[in-house]
Amino acid sequence: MKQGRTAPDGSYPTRRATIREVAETAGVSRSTASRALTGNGYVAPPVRDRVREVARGLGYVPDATARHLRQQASRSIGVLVSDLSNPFYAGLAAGISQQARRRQYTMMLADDGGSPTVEAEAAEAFVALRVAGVIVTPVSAEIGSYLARQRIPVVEVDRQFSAGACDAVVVDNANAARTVTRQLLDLGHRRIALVIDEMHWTTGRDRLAGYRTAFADAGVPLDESLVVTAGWDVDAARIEAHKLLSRSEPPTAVFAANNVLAEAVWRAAAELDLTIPGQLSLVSFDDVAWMSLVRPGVTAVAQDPVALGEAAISQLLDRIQAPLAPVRTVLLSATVASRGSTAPPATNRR
Amino acid sequence: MKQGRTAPDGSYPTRRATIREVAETAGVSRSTASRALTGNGYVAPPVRDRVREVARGLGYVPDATARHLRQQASRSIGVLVSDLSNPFYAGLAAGISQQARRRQYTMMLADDGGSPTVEAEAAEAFVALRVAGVIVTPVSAEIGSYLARQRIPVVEVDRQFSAGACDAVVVDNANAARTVTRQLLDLGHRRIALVIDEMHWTTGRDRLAGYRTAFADAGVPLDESLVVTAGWDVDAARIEAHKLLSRSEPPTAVFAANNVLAEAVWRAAAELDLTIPGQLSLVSFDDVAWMSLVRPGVTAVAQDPVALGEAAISQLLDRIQAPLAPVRTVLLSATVASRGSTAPPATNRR
DNA sequence: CTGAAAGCGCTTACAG
DNA sequence: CTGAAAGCGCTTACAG
Repeated sequence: MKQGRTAPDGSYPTRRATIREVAETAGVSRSTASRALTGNGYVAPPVRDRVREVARGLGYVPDATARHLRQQASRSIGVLVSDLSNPFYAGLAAGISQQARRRQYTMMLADDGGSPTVEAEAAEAFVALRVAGVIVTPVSAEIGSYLARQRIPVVEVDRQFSAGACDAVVVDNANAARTVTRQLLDLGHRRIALVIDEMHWTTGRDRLAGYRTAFADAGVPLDESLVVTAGWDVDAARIEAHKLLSRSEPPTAVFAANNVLAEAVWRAAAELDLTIPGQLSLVSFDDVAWMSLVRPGVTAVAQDPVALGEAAISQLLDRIQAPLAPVRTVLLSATVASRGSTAPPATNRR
Repeated sequence: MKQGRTAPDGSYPTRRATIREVAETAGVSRSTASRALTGNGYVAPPVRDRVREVARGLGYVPDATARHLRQQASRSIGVLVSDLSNPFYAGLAAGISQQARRRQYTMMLADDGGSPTVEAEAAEAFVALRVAGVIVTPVSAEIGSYLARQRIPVVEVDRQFSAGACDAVVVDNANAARTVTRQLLDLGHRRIALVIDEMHWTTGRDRLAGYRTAFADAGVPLDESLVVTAGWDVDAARIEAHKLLSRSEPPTAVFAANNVLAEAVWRAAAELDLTIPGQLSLVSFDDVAWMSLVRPGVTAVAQDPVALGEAAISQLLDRIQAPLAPVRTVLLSATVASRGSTAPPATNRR
């Protein structure tokens, strides 16, 4: 933070200093001032020091937009997530933000609330701002191809809509889902419900696939009625979960495909006075703070959104460096945080 | 999202279209193209339509940085918060982001992790980008004066460091703290600890003041050893809380000054097998998701960070419109979400 | 070692 | 009704 000018009467200057003002005050040309300030090109050391001194005295901060316009290269990246209020996306943004700062990039952030229309608008805003690249948790396939067409590097994170066409950083959803489902099967559960939001995106598709694979591996037939689509919203999902748990033949365990759905199931179980894990076992995909605060703790696939964000920005900056390098999909494995929310099914207990 | 050009071989153009290209393709001057596209100034309707058609066909997206450079006005705002991983700040960012989009502003977001150095760097980055204004949860008094000196409108949110010198949107911390403390006193508690992170910022200062006022109002003497400074980090705070609750003369109730501290106290109580509210009553300042998920739910002052963010951006845009209007501090009141974590102290029970 | 000139992509008085 | 010119704040070959 540089010192600004203060007039003798204590008032502030009306306009921000420009390089022209710095140059005039230092008695050099704008070219020389620019070279002195950026460090590009030669300037006699005493002149350089004088120019820098003057700039500091004037509180001069170079106009990054003008610089970028001239250089045709920006130091901003665009980040587009689905819901900042969800700790998963917030963590992702936190990881990206931290790395961006470390690498001297600035972050434009937008939240599309899951809407493809808003996503498209945000993408256009990023193009207008000529960001160096975009990181997105996509809600449509269009955003990837649109940005590619506009020659803006993109990395899809969490979900992948343009596999092979653009870089991506995703979690190994299938394996993680399979692992936790198997743990439930191993405990003796047979009626394991999958509560999910949608099954077309890679996250939903792969979590569903992992769940199915675990059943297949164990040679256990799967009751398709136990795969329930519960929507996006906690309240709507809570109602669906309530119905599910009130069935005449209810599941003995639930695998919630994300943290919002896990919350919905948790609330529905409380409404029905179902004890966990006594009457119901619960596992979640995506480990968020409350899961280790409640009793019993909720066993969950821990994705580390911060690491996901960091990997995404690394990937993006690599892509900016090497636009023609082969497209890459980075697969991050996830761990399972085992807590107290699972136990053998009640019917198996003596 | 506009259609881009696709060459006959399916490849994309190498460079992004500029207004010059649009103008040439449409057979008009750049001035006319600009007028047609922006809607400023007159253009014969058929010409206007043709230009717009051409622009769409070329996938033309005007360069916002060039436009802003020319107009000396930007449509971006800078937002600087302390910790995106904390749901309070994430909610704040979500509220701001949503309103920004609605008003056709774009948001630059940075996270200073509570460091004044990082805060200063971020402020300078915002100045470099010539944002139209900044919203900040300040960690020092310098950021407000620095940005003011740079002629950039600022609104402080949540905390206030430059009262009177710049706009602010804050919660009525003193009243809310007083209310919850009084509730505890009314239940019969006398040994009510305040677990707090710091007491110099307005948030800490006013929450402490409200707590003291409630004691004074009730004519109950305050044991100063019950005001404990527990630091920023959940783990460090958990250790402090553990010590507090293990004292020979422990408190019968704890007022945690924010959500992180409430989490620390909650964990410490669990470690010590203290039942809530049987052996310990707990109230929190700042209501976050887990507090309604645990059993019993945690009684908390609910701040509505999204509303706080929305108020902040309103205030900022007003300020941008009227730079010389009197400085304003908006005080938002908070409600108390009463849940099951409080009860009369054990010693009062029969 | 330094400065004049050109130009990044826009918009906007101004002249006709 | 439209276009030529200037200029926003920078940087960078290039000439000297």
